[in-house]
Amino acid sequence: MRSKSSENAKLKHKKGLWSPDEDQKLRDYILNHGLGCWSAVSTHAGLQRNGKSCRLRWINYLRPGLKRGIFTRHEEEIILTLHGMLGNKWSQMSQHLPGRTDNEIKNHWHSYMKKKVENLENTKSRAVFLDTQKIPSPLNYTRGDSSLESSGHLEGSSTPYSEADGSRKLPKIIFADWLALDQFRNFDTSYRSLVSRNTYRYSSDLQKSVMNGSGQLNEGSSYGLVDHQDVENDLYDLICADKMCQNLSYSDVSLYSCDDLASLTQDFFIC
DNA sequence: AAGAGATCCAACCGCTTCCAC
DNA sequence: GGTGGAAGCGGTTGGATCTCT
Repeated sequence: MRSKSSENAKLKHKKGLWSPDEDQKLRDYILNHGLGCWSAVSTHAGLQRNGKSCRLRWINYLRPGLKRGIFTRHEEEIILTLHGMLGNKWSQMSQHLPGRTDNEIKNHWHSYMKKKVENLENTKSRAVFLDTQKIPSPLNYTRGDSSLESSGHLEGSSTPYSEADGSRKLPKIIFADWLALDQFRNFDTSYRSLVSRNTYRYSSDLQKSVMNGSGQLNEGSSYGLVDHQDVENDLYDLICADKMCQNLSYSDVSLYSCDDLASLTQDFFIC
């Protein structure tokens, strides 16, 4: 015997674009009765759509508070950052972008931002994005540098540098991923403590080691050398991710020279 | 002006997860 | 624990629109 639900599935549901009349029916029903079982909504609202289609239409188009129109630069920055951290987790991203749906973010990424990012990578013009020419090196930063502080680059006061006590306070961890590609390529990868960001992220041992302030990885630690190709692929996103995770500005993460790094390695990790 | 190709975006599809029974 | 239905999610599609030649 065929179940009722399978019989329902047999019913011809309308597909394709929604008409204004259908929109009105769905909107009116939900505003009057609230959200419930979507298959019931489609029936009770007098729509020949399946519940799934109704849900999608409501979430992506009819729901109050949706923001339509072009994405702002700020929104794109957030998407870049979140994509670096989360990957293609569109629904999670949408939680950080009020008024934007996961579908909208996904579409925008695929139709616009993905290409933009790829072009930047291909033309090796990420310096444009990082805008290194205009931003003073953090190594030269001193408190009260209004050009940096007012620009928001040091927002969150987690800047790794302070000369308030007369000595530089350097970051405990300097991820190799922060290096510009050219810097990375020239960097001496023979350092034993060169590990990838993901390795750090998922290695509790390594994290403990850092927290304990031991300063160097144990001799013979094998946390995995950074893969050049990985870094090449992920650099852009990782920098964005770090901006959010560490409250670091692009300037903070992009201006370490090889010489700087060489001098830092005695006291700090290069991860 | 018209046709071809590119782009955009709403909607669909299939899979996974959650939850009630 | 197994099952089935609903919801959620991400990938993909297809048609409308735009741009280029």
